[in-house]
Amino acid sequence: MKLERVHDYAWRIPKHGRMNVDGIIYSSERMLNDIRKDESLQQVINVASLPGIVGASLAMPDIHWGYGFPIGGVAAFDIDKGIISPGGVGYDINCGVRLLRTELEVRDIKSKTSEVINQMFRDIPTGVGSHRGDLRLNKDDLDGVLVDGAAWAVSQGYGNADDLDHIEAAGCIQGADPDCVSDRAKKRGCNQPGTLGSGNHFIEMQEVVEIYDEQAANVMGLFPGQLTITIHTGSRGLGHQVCEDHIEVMLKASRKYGIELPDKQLCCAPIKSDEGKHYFAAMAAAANFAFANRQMIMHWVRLAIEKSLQIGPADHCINPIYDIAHNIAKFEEHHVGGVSKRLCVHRKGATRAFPAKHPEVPACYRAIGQPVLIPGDMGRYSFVLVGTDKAMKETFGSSCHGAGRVMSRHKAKKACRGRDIARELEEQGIIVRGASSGTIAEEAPLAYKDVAEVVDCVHNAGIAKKVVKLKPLGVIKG
DNA sequence: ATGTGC
Repeated sequence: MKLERVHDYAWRIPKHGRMNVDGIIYSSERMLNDIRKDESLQQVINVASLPGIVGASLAMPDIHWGYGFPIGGVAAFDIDKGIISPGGVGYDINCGVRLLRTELEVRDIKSKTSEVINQMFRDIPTGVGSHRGDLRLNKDDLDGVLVDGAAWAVSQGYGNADDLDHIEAAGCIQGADPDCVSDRAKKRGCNQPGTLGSGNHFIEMQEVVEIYDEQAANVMGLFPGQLTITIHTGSRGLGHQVCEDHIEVMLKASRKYGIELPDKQLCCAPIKSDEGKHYFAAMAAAANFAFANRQMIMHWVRLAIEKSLQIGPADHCINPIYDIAHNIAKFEEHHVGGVSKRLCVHRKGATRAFPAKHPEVPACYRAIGQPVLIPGDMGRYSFVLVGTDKAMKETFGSSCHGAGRVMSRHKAKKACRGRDIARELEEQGIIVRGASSGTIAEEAPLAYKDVAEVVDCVHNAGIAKKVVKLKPLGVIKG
Protein backbone atom coordinates (compact mmCIF):
# COMPACT_ATOMS: atom_id res chain seq x y z
CA MET A 1 0.00 0.00 0.00
CA LYS A 2 1.52 3.31 -1.12
CA LEU A 3 1.14 6.10 1.43
CA GLU A 4 2.25 9.70 0.83
CA ARG A 5 3.39 11.66 3.87
CA VAL A 6 1.24 14.78 4.41
CA HIS A 7 3.01 15.62 7.69
CA ASP A 8 4.32 13.63 10.68
CA TYR A 9 0.78 12.64 11.72
CA ALA A 10 -1.15 12.37 8.44
CA TRP A 11 -0.75 10.11 5.40
CA ARG A 12 -2.50 10.13 2.04
CA ILE A 13 -3.67 7.33 -0.22
CA PRO A 14 -3.94 9.28 -3.49
CA LYS A 15 -7.17 8.87 -5.41
CA HIS A 16 -6.84 6.04 -7.90
CA GLY A 17 -8.97 3.41 -9.61
CA ARG A 18 -12.61 3.76 -8.54
CA MET A 19 -11.88 6.18 -5.69
CA ASN A 20 -13.81 9.47 -5.83
CA VAL A 21 -11.60 11.15 -3.20
CA ASP A 22 -8.25 10.58 -1.46
CA GLY A 23 -7.90 8.51 1.68
CA ILE A 24 -6.29 10.33 4.63
CA ILE A 25 -4.98 8.42 7.66
CA TYR A 26 -4.15 10.32 10.85
CA SER A 27 -1.33 8.37 12.47
CA SER A 28 2.30 8.48 13.48
CA GLU A 29 4.73 6.58 11.26
CA ARG A 30 5.16 4.01 14.04
CA MET A 31 1.42 3.34 14.43
CA LEU A 32 1.10 2.75 10.68
CA ASN A 33 2.89 -0.55 11.30
CA ASP A 34 -0.07 -1.78 13.38
CA ILE A 35 -2.59 -0.33 10.93
CA ARG A 36 -0.99 -2.17 8.00
CA LYS A 37 -1.53 -5.53 9.76
CA ASP A 38 -5.20 -5.85 8.76
CA GLU A 39 -7.40 -4.95 5.78
CA SER A 40 -8.51 -1.59 7.17
CA LEU A 41 -6.56 0.55 4.65
CA GLN A 42 -8.26 -1.34 1.81
CA GLN A 43 -11.54 -0.47 3.54
CA VAL A 44 -10.53 3.24 3.53
CA ILE A 45 -10.05 2.89 -0.27
CA ASN A 46 -13.38 1.07 -0.68
CA VAL A 47 -15.26 3.81 1.22
CA ALA A 48 -13.61 6.44 -1.03
CA SER A 49 -15.37 4.84 -4.00
CA LEU A 50 -18.90 5.37 -2.65
CA PRO A 51 -21.14 7.85 -4.52
CA GLY A 52 -21.27 11.43 -3.25
CA ILE A 53 -18.41 11.15 -0.75
CA VAL A 54 -17.00 14.60 0.04
CA GLY A 55 -13.48 15.69 1.04
CA ALA A 56 -11.68 12.44 1.80
CA SER A 57 -12.21 8.97 3.22
CA LEU A 58 -10.75 9.56 6.68
CA ALA A 59 -9.14 7.26 9.22
CA MET A 60 -7.99 7.83 12.80
CA PRO A 61 -4.92 6.27 14.49
CA ASP A 62 -7.11 3.67 16.22
CA ILE A 63 -8.43 2.36 12.88
CA HIS A 64 -8.92 -1.39 12.53
CA TRP A 65 -10.90 -3.80 10.38
CA GLY A 66 -14.71 -3.55 10.63
CA TYR A 67 -17.90 -4.55 8.81
CA GLY A 68 -17.47 -2.87 5.38
CA PHE A 69 -16.25 0.46 6.72
CA PRO A 70 -13.18 0.49 8.99
CA ILE A 71 -13.64 1.12 12.71
CA GLY A 72 -11.94 4.46 13.30
CA GLY A 73 -13.25 5.92 10.03
CA VAL A 74 -15.13 9.10 9.08
CA ALA A 75 -16.98 9.55 5.78
CA ALA A 76 -19.17 12.54 4.84
CA PHE A 77 -21.66 12.45 1.97
CA ASP A 78 -23.42 15.10 -0.10
CA ILE A 79 -27.14 15.18 0.78
CA ASP A 80 -28.25 15.11 -2.86
CA LYS A 81 -25.68 12.83 -4.51
CA GLY A 82 -24.56 10.79 -1.52
CA ILE A 83 -25.52 7.61 0.29
CA ILE A 84 -26.18 6.45 3.84
CA SER A 85 -24.93 3.04 4.97
CA PRO A 86 -25.50 0.90 8.09
CA GLY A 87 -21.91 -0.36 7.75
CA GLY A 88 -20.69 3.24 8.15
CA VAL A 89 -22.25 3.36 11.62
CA GLY A 90 -21.71 -0.21 12.78
CA TYR A 91 -23.74 -2.81 14.64
CA ASP A 92 -23.61 -0.95 17.94
CA ILE A 93 -25.49 2.20 17.00
CA ASN A 94 -24.51 5.09 19.30
CA CYS A 95 -21.95 3.15 21.16
CA GLY A 96 -20.58 6.00 23.21
CA VAL A 97 -19.06 7.34 26.38
CA ARG A 98 -20.40 9.32 29.32
CA LEU A 99 -17.96 10.89 31.79
CA LEU A 100 -19.12 11.80 35.31
CA ARG A 101 -17.31 14.09 37.72
CA THR A 102 -17.62 13.72 41.46
CA GLU A 103 -16.68 16.08 44.27
CA LEU A 104 -14.74 13.23 45.87
CA GLU A 105 -10.99 12.85 46.11
CA VAL A 106 -9.59 9.40 45.41
CA ARG A 107 -7.35 9.43 48.51
CA ASP A 108 -10.49 9.65 50.69
CA ILE A 109 -12.35 6.73 49.08
CA LYS A 110 -9.63 4.47 47.68
CA SER A 111 -10.00 1.88 50.45
CA LYS A 112 -13.70 1.56 49.53
CA THR A 113 -13.18 1.01 45.80
CA SER A 114 -14.23 -2.65 45.91
CA GLU A 115 -17.40 -1.79 47.87
CA VAL A 116 -18.38 0.75 45.20
CA ILE A 117 -17.54 -1.61 42.35
CA ASN A 118 -19.45 -4.49 44.00
CA GLN A 119 -22.49 -2.28 44.55
CA MET A 120 -22.51 -1.13 40.92
CA PHE A 121 -22.01 -4.74 39.77
CA ARG A 122 -25.08 -5.76 41.81
CA ASP A 123 -27.25 -2.88 40.60
CA ILE A 124 -26.38 -2.71 36.89
CA PRO A 125 -26.98 -5.82 34.74
CA THR A 126 -23.86 -6.72 32.82
CA GLY A 127 -22.88 -9.17 30.08
CA VAL A 128 -24.32 -10.63 26.87
CA GLY A 129 -28.12 -10.76 26.96
CA SER A 130 -28.30 -8.95 30.30
CA HIS A 131 -31.62 -7.27 31.06
CA ARG A 132 -33.37 -5.59 33.95
CA GLY A 133 -35.68 -7.95 35.79
CA ASP A 134 -37.40 -4.93 37.38
CA LEU A 135 -38.21 -3.17 34.12
CA ARG A 136 -40.12 -4.16 31.01
CA LEU A 137 -41.19 -1.16 28.96
CA ASN A 138 -44.59 -1.23 27.26
CA LYS A 139 -45.02 0.04 23.69
CA ASP A 140 -45.67 3.67 24.65
CA ASP A 141 -42.70 3.83 27.00
CA LEU A 142 -40.37 2.23 24.48
CA ASP A 143 -41.59 4.69 21.83
CA GLY A 144 -40.78 7.45 24.36
CA VAL A 145 -37.22 6.12 24.63
CA LEU A 146 -36.86 5.91 20.84
CA VAL A 147 -38.24 9.40 20.15
CA ASP A 148 -36.99 11.40 23.16
CA GLY A 149 -33.82 9.57 24.24
CA ALA A 150 -32.27 10.77 27.49
CA ALA A 151 -35.17 13.20 28.08
CA TRP A 152 -37.53 10.22 28.39
CA ALA A 153 -35.30 8.77 31.11
CA VAL A 154 -35.30 12.11 32.95
CA SER A 155 -39.11 12.30 32.67
CA GLN A 156 -39.26 8.94 34.50
CA GLY A 157 -37.08 10.17 37.36
CA TYR A 158 -33.72 8.87 36.14
CA GLY A 159 -31.60 11.96 36.73
CA ASN A 160 -32.57 15.60 36.23
CA ALA A 161 -33.04 18.17 33.48
CA ASP A 162 -29.57 19.67 34.03
CA ASP A 163 -28.06 16.36 32.94
CA LEU A 164 -29.45 16.91 29.43
CA ASP A 165 -27.30 20.02 28.92
CA HIS A 166 -24.25 17.75 29.18
CA ILE A 167 -25.05 15.30 26.37
CA GLU A 168 -24.36 15.49 22.64
CA ALA A 169 -27.53 16.86 20.98
CA ALA A 170 -29.08 16.97 24.49
CA GLY A 171 -29.40 13.18 24.26
CA CYS A 172 -31.94 13.20 21.43
CA ILE A 173 -31.32 12.85 17.69
CA GLN A 174 -34.14 14.48 15.72
CA GLY A 175 -35.94 12.47 13.06
CA ALA A 176 -36.26 9.19 14.94
CA ASP A 177 -39.29 7.11 13.91
CA PRO A 178 -40.29 4.06 16.01
CA ASP A 179 -42.33 2.77 13.04
CA CYS A 180 -39.03 2.16 11.22
CA VAL A 181 -37.81 -0.07 14.08
CA SER A 182 -38.92 -3.73 13.72
CA ASP A 183 -41.02 -5.50 16.36
CA ARG A 184 -38.14 -7.89 16.81
CA ALA A 185 -35.74 -5.04 17.63
CA LYS A 186 -38.29 -3.58 20.06
CA LYS A 187 -38.75 -6.94 21.73
CA ARG A 188 -35.01 -7.24 22.26
CA GLY A 189 -34.87 -3.70 23.66
CA CYS A 190 -37.86 -3.53 25.98
CA ASN A 191 -36.02 -4.78 29.10
CA GLN A 192 -32.52 -3.57 28.24
CA PRO A 193 -32.49 0.17 29.03
CA GLY A 194 -30.13 0.62 31.97
CA THR A 195 -27.87 -2.38 31.17
CA LEU A 196 -24.18 -2.46 30.33
CA GLY A 197 -23.68 -5.28 27.84
CA SER A 198 -20.46 -7.06 26.99
CA GLY A 199 -17.19 -6.78 25.07
CA ASN A 200 -15.29 -3.55 25.62
CA HIS A 201 -18.26 -1.94 27.35
CA PHE A 202 -17.52 -0.97 30.93
CA ILE A 203 -18.13 1.25 33.92
CA GLU A 204 -14.92 2.51 35.46
CA MET A 205 -13.89 4.47 38.55
CA GLN A 206 -10.91 6.66 37.69
CA GLU A 207 -8.54 9.24 39.13
CA VAL A 208 -7.52 12.47 37.40
CA VAL A 209 -3.74 11.97 37.27
CA GLU A 210 -2.55 14.61 34.83
CA ILE A 211 -3.79 18.00 33.61
CA TYR A 212 -2.62 19.27 30.21
CA ASP A 213 -4.99 22.22 29.77
CA GLU A 214 -5.84 23.93 33.03
CA GLN A 215 -8.43 26.30 31.61
CA ALA A 216 -10.42 23.55 29.92
CA ALA A 217 -10.09 21.27 32.98
CA ASN A 218 -11.45 24.08 35.18
CA VAL A 219 -14.44 24.63 32.90
CA MET A 220 -15.20 20.89 33.06
CA GLY A 221 -14.81 20.90 36.86
CA LEU A 222 -11.83 18.52 36.79
CA PHE A 223 -8.94 18.67 39.29
CA PRO A 224 -5.95 16.45 40.18
CA GLY A 225 -6.75 13.51 42.48
CA GLN A 226 -10.47 13.68 41.69
CA LEU A 227 -12.70 10.61 41.34
CA THR A 228 -14.39 10.37 37.94
CA ILE A 229 -16.61 7.64 36.49
CA THR A 230 -16.78 6.59 32.83
CA ILE A 231 -19.73 4.69 31.33
CA HIS A 232 -19.05 3.09 27.94
CA THR A 233 -21.96 1.28 26.30
CA GLY A 234 -24.41 1.50 23.41
CA SER A 235 -27.83 0.46 22.16
CA ARG A 236 -27.60 -3.24 23.12
CA GLY A 237 -29.75 -5.82 21.30
CA LEU A 238 -32.10 -3.18 19.89
CA GLY A 239 -29.41 -1.31 17.98
CA HIS A 240 -27.88 -4.57 16.80
CA GLN A 241 -31.24 -5.69 15.39
CA VAL A 242 -31.82 -2.31 13.70
CA CYS A 243 -28.47 -2.67 11.94
CA GLU A 244 -29.16 -6.26 10.90
CA ASP A 245 -32.67 -5.44 9.62
CA HIS A 246 -31.47 -2.51 7.52
CA ILE A 247 -28.40 -4.25 6.09
CA GLU A 248 -30.87 -6.69 4.54
CA VAL A 249 -32.86 -3.79 3.09
CA MET A 250 -29.71 -2.03 1.85
CA LEU A 251 -28.37 -5.11 0.05
CA LYS A 252 -31.46 -4.95 -2.18
CA ALA A 253 -31.45 -1.15 -2.35
CA SER A 254 -27.85 -1.02 -3.63
CA ARG A 255 -28.88 -3.19 -6.59
CA LYS A 256 -32.12 -1.27 -7.11
CA TYR A 257 -30.32 2.09 -7.34
CA GLY A 258 -27.42 0.68 -9.40
CA ILE A 259 -24.72 1.47 -6.83
CA GLU A 260 -21.52 -0.42 -7.63
CA LEU A 261 -19.98 -1.82 -4.46
CA PRO A 262 -16.37 -3.03 -4.14
CA ASP A 263 -17.58 -4.91 -1.04
CA LYS A 264 -21.18 -6.03 -0.35
CA GLN A 265 -20.73 -4.93 3.26
CA LEU A 266 -20.75 -1.32 2.04
CA CYS A 267 -24.42 -1.77 1.06
CA CYS A 268 -26.23 1.54 1.15
CA ALA A 269 -28.94 3.68 -0.41
CA PRO A 270 -29.21 7.30 -1.56
CA ILE A 271 -29.77 9.57 1.45
CA LYS A 272 -33.04 10.83 -0.04
CA SER A 273 -34.41 7.40 -1.05
CA ASP A 274 -37.12 5.71 1.06
CA GLU A 275 -34.59 3.07 2.16
CA GLY A 276 -32.09 5.75 3.17
CA LYS A 277 -34.70 7.78 5.05
CA HIS A 278 -36.03 4.71 6.85
CA TYR A 279 -32.56 3.63 7.92
CA PHE A 280 -31.80 7.11 9.28
CA ALA A 281 -35.10 7.19 11.20
CA ALA A 282 -34.40 3.75 12.72
CA MET A 283 -30.74 4.56 13.43
CA ALA A 284 -31.76 7.80 15.18
CA ALA A 285 -34.25 5.81 17.29
CA ALA A 286 -31.53 3.33 18.28
CA ALA A 287 -29.17 6.23 19.04
CA ASN A 288 -31.81 7.69 21.34
CA PHE A 289 -32.16 4.30 23.04
CA ALA A 290 -28.40 4.41 23.76
CA PHE A 291 -28.60 7.96 25.18
CA ALA A 292 -31.44 6.81 27.48
CA ASN A 293 -29.43 3.70 28.39
CA ARG A 294 -26.42 5.74 29.55
CA GLN A 295 -28.71 8.20 31.38
CA MET A 296 -30.35 5.33 33.30
CA ILE A 297 -27.05 3.63 34.05
CA MET A 298 -25.80 6.95 35.44
CA HIS A 299 -28.85 7.04 37.73
CA TRP A 300 -27.95 3.63 39.20
CA VAL A 301 -24.27 4.62 39.40
CA ARG A 302 -25.29 7.64 41.48
CA LEU A 303 -27.38 5.45 43.79
CA ALA A 304 -24.64 2.80 44.09
CA ILE A 305 -22.08 5.42 45.13
CA GLU A 306 -24.53 7.08 47.50
CA LYS A 307 -25.13 3.71 49.16
CA SER A 308 -21.59 2.37 49.27
CA LEU A 309 -19.90 5.61 50.35
CA GLN A 310 -22.84 6.94 52.39
CA ILE A 311 -22.87 10.33 50.67
CA GLY A 312 -25.69 12.21 49.14
CA PRO A 313 -27.85 13.18 47.58
CA ALA A 314 -25.70 11.80 44.77
CA ASP A 315 -27.22 13.93 42.02
CA HIS A 316 -25.74 16.97 43.80
CA CYS A 317 -22.18 15.68 43.87
CA ILE A 318 -22.02 13.35 40.85
CA ASN A 319 -22.75 15.02 37.53
CA PRO A 320 -22.18 14.34 33.86
CA ILE A 321 -19.40 16.28 32.13
CA TYR A 322 -20.41 15.05 28.70
CA ASP A 323 -21.89 12.09 26.83
CA ILE A 324 -20.84 11.46 23.25
CA ALA A 325 -21.49 8.92 20.49
CA HIS A 326 -18.69 7.30 18.53
CA ASN A 327 -20.87 5.16 16.20
CA ILE A 328 -23.42 7.36 14.44
CA ALA A 329 -24.44 9.13 11.22
CA LYS A 330 -25.52 12.76 11.57
CA PHE A 331 -26.68 15.61 9.37
CA GLU A 332 -24.28 18.53 9.92
CA GLU A 333 -23.19 21.79 8.28
CA HIS A 334 -19.58 21.84 7.07
CA HIS A 335 -17.50 24.11 4.82
CA VAL A 336 -16.61 22.35 1.60
CA GLY A 337 -14.54 24.38 -0.87
CA GLY A 338 -15.47 27.61 0.92
CA VAL A 339 -19.23 26.88 0.77
CA SER A 340 -21.35 25.78 3.75
CA LYS A 341 -23.03 22.46 2.93
CA ARG A 342 -25.31 20.08 4.76
CA LEU A 343 -23.68 16.64 4.84
CA CYS A 344 -24.42 13.20 6.23
CA VAL A 345 -21.34 12.46 8.35
CA HIS A 346 -20.75 8.80 9.25
CA ARG A 347 -18.53 8.34 12.30
CA LYS A 348 -17.74 4.71 13.04
CA GLY A 349 -15.32 4.41 15.92
CA ALA A 350 -14.73 8.14 15.65
CA THR A 351 -15.76 10.92 18.02
CA ARG A 352 -17.20 14.29 17.13
CA ALA A 353 -14.69 17.02 18.06
CA PHE A 354 -16.38 20.38 17.42
CA PRO A 355 -14.40 23.54 18.26
CA ALA A 356 -15.01 26.43 20.65
CA LYS A 357 -17.80 28.82 19.55
CA HIS A 358 -19.62 26.15 17.50
CA PRO A 359 -23.40 26.47 18.02
CA GLU A 360 -23.81 22.69 18.55
CA VAL A 361 -21.37 22.75 21.49
CA PRO A 362 -23.32 23.19 24.76
CA ALA A 363 -23.20 26.74 26.14
CA CYS A 364 -21.14 25.64 29.14
CA TYR A 365 -18.31 24.48 26.84
CA ARG A 366 -18.64 27.12 24.10
CA ALA A 367 -15.41 28.83 25.31
CA ILE A 368 -13.21 25.71 25.25
CA GLY A 369 -14.68 23.38 22.60
CA GLN A 370 -16.64 20.14 22.85
CA PRO A 371 -15.31 17.52 25.27
CA VAL A 372 -13.88 14.49 23.42
CA LEU A 373 -13.97 11.38 25.64
CA ILE A 374 -11.45 8.66 24.79
CA PRO A 375 -11.60 5.43 26.80
CA GLY A 376 -8.49 3.26 26.94
CA ASP A 377 -8.09 -0.34 28.00
CA MET A 378 -8.80 -1.28 31.63
CA GLY A 379 -5.13 -1.45 32.69
CA ARG A 380 -3.83 1.87 31.40
CA TYR A 381 -5.52 5.23 30.94
CA SER A 382 -8.42 7.17 29.50
CA PHE A 383 -8.26 10.74 28.19
CA VAL A 384 -10.39 13.84 27.91
CA LEU A 385 -9.68 16.18 25.00
CA VAL A 386 -11.50 19.09 23.36
CA GLY A 387 -12.38 19.66 19.71
CA THR A 388 -10.51 22.15 17.54
CA ASP A 389 -10.92 24.45 14.52
CA LYS A 390 -8.47 22.25 12.67
CA ALA A 391 -10.74 19.22 13.17
CA MET A 392 -13.62 21.27 11.73
CA LYS A 393 -11.54 22.12 8.65
CA GLU A 394 -9.88 18.74 8.07
CA THR A 395 -12.00 15.92 9.54
CA PHE A 396 -15.60 17.21 9.56
CA GLY A 397 -15.05 17.91 13.27
CA SER A 398 -13.95 14.39 14.20
CA SER A 399 -11.25 12.63 16.18
CA CYS A 400 -10.31 9.15 17.43
CA HIS A 401 -12.48 7.02 19.75
CA GLY A 402 -10.23 4.76 21.84
CA ALA A 403 -7.26 2.46 21.98
CA GLY A 404 -8.19 0.16 19.11
CA ARG A 405 -7.41 -3.54 19.10
CA VAL A 406 -4.06 -5.00 18.09
CA MET A 407 -5.24 -8.55 18.73
CA SER A 408 -8.48 -10.36 17.87
CA ARG A 409 -10.64 -11.57 20.76
CA HIS A 410 -9.66 -15.14 19.97
CA LYS A 411 -5.94 -14.33 19.91
CA ALA A 412 -6.19 -12.35 23.16
CA LYS A 413 -7.90 -15.28 24.90
CA LYS A 414 -5.15 -17.60 23.71
CA ALA A 415 -2.41 -15.18 24.80
CA CYS A 416 -3.96 -15.02 28.29
CA ARG A 417 -4.28 -18.79 28.75
CA GLY A 418 -2.97 -19.80 32.19
CA ARG A 419 -3.06 -16.21 33.41
CA ASP A 420 -5.52 -14.59 35.80
CA ILE A 421 -5.91 -11.11 34.28
CA ALA A 422 -8.31 -9.89 36.99
CA ARG A 423 -5.77 -10.84 39.67
CA GLU A 424 -2.88 -9.24 37.79
CA LEU A 425 -4.84 -6.00 37.52
CA GLU A 426 -5.76 -6.21 41.21
CA GLU A 427 -2.05 -6.42 42.04
CA GLN A 428 -1.66 -3.13 40.15
CA GLY A 429 -4.41 -1.61 42.28
CA ILE A 430 -7.24 -1.98 39.75
CA ILE A 431 -10.33 -3.86 40.98
CA VAL A 432 -12.09 -5.79 38.18
CA ARG A 433 -15.51 -7.43 38.25
CA GLY A 434 -16.78 -9.13 35.11
CA ALA A 435 -19.74 -11.26 34.10
CA SER A 436 -17.35 -13.71 32.45
CA SER A 437 -13.63 -14.45 32.83
CA GLY A 438 -13.55 -15.00 29.06
CA THR A 439 -14.49 -11.39 28.41
CA ILE A 440 -11.85 -10.17 30.86
CA ALA A 441 -9.17 -12.11 28.92
CA GLU A 442 -10.50 -10.82 25.60
CA GLU A 443 -10.30 -7.29 27.00
CA ALA A 444 -6.84 -7.67 28.56
CA PRO A 445 -4.61 -4.61 28.10
CA LEU A 446 -2.26 -6.57 25.82
CA ALA A 447 -5.07 -6.84 23.23
CA TYR A 448 -5.09 -3.07 22.74
CA LYS A 449 -2.86 -0.34 21.38
CA ASP A 450 -1.60 2.14 23.93
CA VAL A 451 -4.34 4.79 24.03
CA ALA A 452 -1.74 7.41 25.06
CA GLU A 453 -0.05 6.92 21.69
CA VAL A 454 -3.38 7.20 19.83
CA VAL A 455 -4.25 10.40 21.68
CA ASP A 456 -0.80 11.90 21.04
CA CYS A 457 -1.35 11.38 17.30
CA VAL A 458 -4.62 13.34 17.21
CA HIS A 459 -3.22 15.98 19.60
CA ASN A 460 -0.08 16.45 17.48
CA ALA A 461 -2.15 16.46 14.28
CA GLY A 462 -4.23 19.23 15.91
CA ILE A 463 -7.63 17.54 15.42
CA ALA A 464 -8.22 17.44 19.21
CA LYS A 465 -6.39 18.88 22.20
CA LYS A 466 -5.47 16.98 25.37
CA VAL A 467 -7.10 18.18 28.61
CA VAL A 468 -6.65 15.49 31.28
CA LYS A 469 -5.50 11.90 31.77
CA LEU A 470 -7.53 9.46 33.91
CA LYS A 471 -6.19 6.31 35.57
CA PRO A 472 -8.48 3.35 36.35
CA LEU A 473 -9.14 2.32 39.99
CA GLY A 474 -11.92 -0.17 39.50
CA VAL A 475 -13.92 -1.47 36.55
CA ILE A 476 -17.04 -3.47 35.73
CA LYS A 477 -16.81 -5.49 32.51
CA GLY A 478 -19.36 -7.55 30.62
C1' DA B 1 -20.91 -5.00 19.23
C1' DT B 2 -24.68 -9.15 19.45
C1' DG B 3 -30.68 -13.76 22.86
C1' DT B 4 -21.83 -14.37 19.96
C1' DG B 5 -21.61 -19.87 15.83
C1' DC B 6 -25.01 -21.97 9.38
